[in-house]
Amino acid sequence: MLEATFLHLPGATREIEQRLWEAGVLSWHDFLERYQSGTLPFPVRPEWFSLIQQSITHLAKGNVRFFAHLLPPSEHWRLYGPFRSQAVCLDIETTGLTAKDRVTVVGLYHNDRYEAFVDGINLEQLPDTLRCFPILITFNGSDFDIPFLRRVFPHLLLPPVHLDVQALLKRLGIRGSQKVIEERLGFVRKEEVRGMTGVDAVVLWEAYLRGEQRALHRLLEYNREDVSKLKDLMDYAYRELCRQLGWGW
DNA sequence: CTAGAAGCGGCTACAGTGTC
DNA sequence: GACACTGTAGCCGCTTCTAG
Repeated sequence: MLEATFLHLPGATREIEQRLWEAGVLSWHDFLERYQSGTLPFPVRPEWFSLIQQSITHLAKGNVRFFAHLLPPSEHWRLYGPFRSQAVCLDIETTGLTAKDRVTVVGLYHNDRYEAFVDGINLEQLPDTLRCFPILITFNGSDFDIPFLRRVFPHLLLPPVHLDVQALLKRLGIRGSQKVIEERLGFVRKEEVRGMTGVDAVVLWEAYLRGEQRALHRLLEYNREDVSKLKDLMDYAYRELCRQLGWGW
């Protein structure tokens, strides 16, 4: 329901948006009609009219970047609704937690497709692939995944929209690690990777370096599960945040 | 482990509005 | 035009918390 968003208009506050909704202005088309008939609940800046017209066009064209610049970052999650097909989930595995540790695997999940980037094989292709997506989804990524990737790729160009599912769930009062939250919400992991943790990922990587191909296979299975469940969590967070705004009309 | 981003509470500054 | 009031934005410092 991005079409019900007015927060991207310069000078618009949450209260203004709320008052528009309460007055029955529930979409951009409502806004244009009511503006022209002079029946908006309060006077608005004239430039809002043209910005709303542009919003309709850019939504139809799938132009995420237009909205990314106008919407406050805390409300970027609203872009997930209409633009989810342009979103990519990301999760990394490393050799540990400290600054001197290395990235071993980066998993991307996009439109039900999993793609892995492995150190020593194809990791260097990650930046070019990542550049294709305007929306990045992570779990605690701003704290962990992104700083790690920046150490490997100092000039990494990130998508204009970054949705941190951990922060979104926290807003909904749901806190904890990804696995704890998954369990709480009833998401079930595949049998073969159930119970595995990040520490196992480190051990598997070391086994792979010793020549065990099966260890890498298993590590990728684990990473795939992490990153695909991340998408499920994002779907959940989006639904609940919409519900919280009363977007069900 | 432990770095560091985000949330949060509390505070100030200020723009916008209303009143006289 | 001067002033007071209100709500918001911006900022600071503190706390919280997860990642392999």
